[in-house]
Amino acid sequence: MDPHLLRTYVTVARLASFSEAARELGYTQSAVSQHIAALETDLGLPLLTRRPVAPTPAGHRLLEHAGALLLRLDAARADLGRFAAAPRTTLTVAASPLALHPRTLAALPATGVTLRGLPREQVPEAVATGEADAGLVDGIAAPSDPLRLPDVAPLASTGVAEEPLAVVLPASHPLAGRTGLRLDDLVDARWLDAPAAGVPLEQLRAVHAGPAGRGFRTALRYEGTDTRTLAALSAAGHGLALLPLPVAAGVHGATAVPLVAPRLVHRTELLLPGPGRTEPAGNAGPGRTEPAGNAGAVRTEPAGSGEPAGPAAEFARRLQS
Amino acid sequence: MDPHLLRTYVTVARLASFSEAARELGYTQSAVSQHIAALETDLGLPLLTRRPVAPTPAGHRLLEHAGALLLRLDAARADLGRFAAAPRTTLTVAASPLALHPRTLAALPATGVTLRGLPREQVPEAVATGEADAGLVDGIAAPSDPLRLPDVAPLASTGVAEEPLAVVLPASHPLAGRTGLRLDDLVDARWLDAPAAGVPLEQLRAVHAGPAGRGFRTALRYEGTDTRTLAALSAAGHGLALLPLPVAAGVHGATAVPLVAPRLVHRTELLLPGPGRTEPAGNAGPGRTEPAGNAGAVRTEPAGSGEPAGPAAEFARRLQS
DNA sequence: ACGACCGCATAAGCATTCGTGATGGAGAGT
DNA sequence: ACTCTCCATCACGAATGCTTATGCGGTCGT
Repeated sequence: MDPHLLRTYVTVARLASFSEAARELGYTQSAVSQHIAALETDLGLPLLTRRPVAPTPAGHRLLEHAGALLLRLDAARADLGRFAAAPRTTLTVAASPLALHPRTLAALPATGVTLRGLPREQVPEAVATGEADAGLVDGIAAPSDPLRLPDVAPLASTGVAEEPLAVVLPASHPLAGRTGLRLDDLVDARWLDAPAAGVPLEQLRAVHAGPAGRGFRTALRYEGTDTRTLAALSAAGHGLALLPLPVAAGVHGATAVPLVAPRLVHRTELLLPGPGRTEPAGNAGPGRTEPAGNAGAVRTEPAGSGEPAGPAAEFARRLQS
Repeated sequence: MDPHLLRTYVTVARLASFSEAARELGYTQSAVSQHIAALETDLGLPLLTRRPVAPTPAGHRLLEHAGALLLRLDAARADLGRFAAAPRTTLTVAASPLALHPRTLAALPATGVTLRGLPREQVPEAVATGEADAGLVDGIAAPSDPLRLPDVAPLASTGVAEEPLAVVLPASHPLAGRTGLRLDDLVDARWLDAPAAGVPLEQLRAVHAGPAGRGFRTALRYEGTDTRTLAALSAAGHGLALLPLPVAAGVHGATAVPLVAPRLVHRTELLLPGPGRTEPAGNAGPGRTEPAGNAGAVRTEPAGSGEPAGPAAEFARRLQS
């Protein structure tokens, strides 16, 4: 189970071709064939069907493991690299679409910033592998509850903001007049599935373990990241959408009704490479200012140096003040 | 970053000796020395101080990564091994101390069972690496909220039971007469730190992001797993303890007062090797019986075969019925 | 203070592994 | 039926990895 072998395996599986994979990896086709054979004899299982080249059931499982494994490996490399490398002068921030609200934008340095919009799941990866110096992720959680993030590597996470959630409805919708909505009332409704632009329905399903079986049927799937499009879709009756209240309130042609039960919030967290999941330096309440004085609970530094340095640390500090 | 090199690195770090590590690994001292040198030149960093042999700061970080990596590697091996191996006939269950209540015990098959008590963190590892066929973990969570478990490997988790929490107090304690306690009232109290026997205080601190700073000071640390000892300590005034209500109510010489705020429960989950975090087949309410019919939301099988087989699957089925 | 010892680093030699190039065989398309 | 594509296999050269042997720095004992 050499990482090398795993790397070629995932490549072969992705390209569904030995020779293509060989080209991409800079090997000969023969080497690739031997790699796969080595893996298969090592595990005692066929991993790929040839002609066509496709993973067997066992191969699929190996793909999951291999992906995570290689990711962690890259993360370790990047993490250790930070010890040797000169402190960065530019700042690359990876952010999921809804993690970019005024507060986070205001904390960005004026120059030398690269902002990279990524799907939600890829933000932790980007920070872990060093593609980004910091990350901003959003998601649903109970108030002052940290987000459930895949732990690809030890990352320090800090709560940045929490906002109420709101359901976006067509103005003509029977429930549009309400001042607050319960999720229970909406289980049977049609929802827009917009994993990138909106709030992920899977998270809703997970948090709201509905009575016996899954609700939240999806009507239309939108794969873009534009909130206005999402609102337009919702206004046109293609389904409901769930957005942070400040965002939902700003859309035209649709009504935003706050979600009052269950008590869930839209939460944004800052991710920094570093050891251990650090708890926020206080609750990240809606619009609440942190108690001054002890804002420095996030450990970002290679253990020993006193003050965190570099643009990423600076960004973190400004976000928390 | 060959896993081989990592393996020798962690061994050297653990034993604080090149030659000892060489002996344990079946290598010569020279080979070990070369392994470490290879790692250090590869990463461009010193990882160990010699004389005495101890990890550098960077080395410590590598240890964290390496541990997780090797664990995942073993987990992948074990997981893939399940495809080839003959279905098991015996059942090994890893369980944290408080995960063993009557309901789980009743679901165990009559014969061929090995029950292995482990500290909380090690249960997922044991299931992932195949040391155990199934796992039972407990912890604190919001009602019907899945536990936050380290994802060493894709494990399917199912809620098994949830019980209210109770604070164990000496009978003479001023608050002993109450019918319910709020956690806020107890932040400044002295607590027993009993990570194995009781409910872990770290989880409490994490869940209850207290106002500005950490409460829950620990008075005495108990490293055993016996609940009666814990109760005796609490009764003797060494500190408060938090236990599941059914357990807390059974102790002698102390009083158990239910925790009413925040709304937290003691939750037990079943862990099975398998893909993806599967949500429970319904809420695991206190004493609540599952709605019959669709109890099979846990996928445990190598994708394709119809019904899960083997003692572990049988155990899972009996737990959910 | 000196010497023996312990423990890690380095050097040279040898076996194994790994990747390349060439060749063989099985399907799919024309 | 032929050819083309694609993967498997074989044989060889290069490189890697482990071992034995030796060197060096520090520690402990007398």
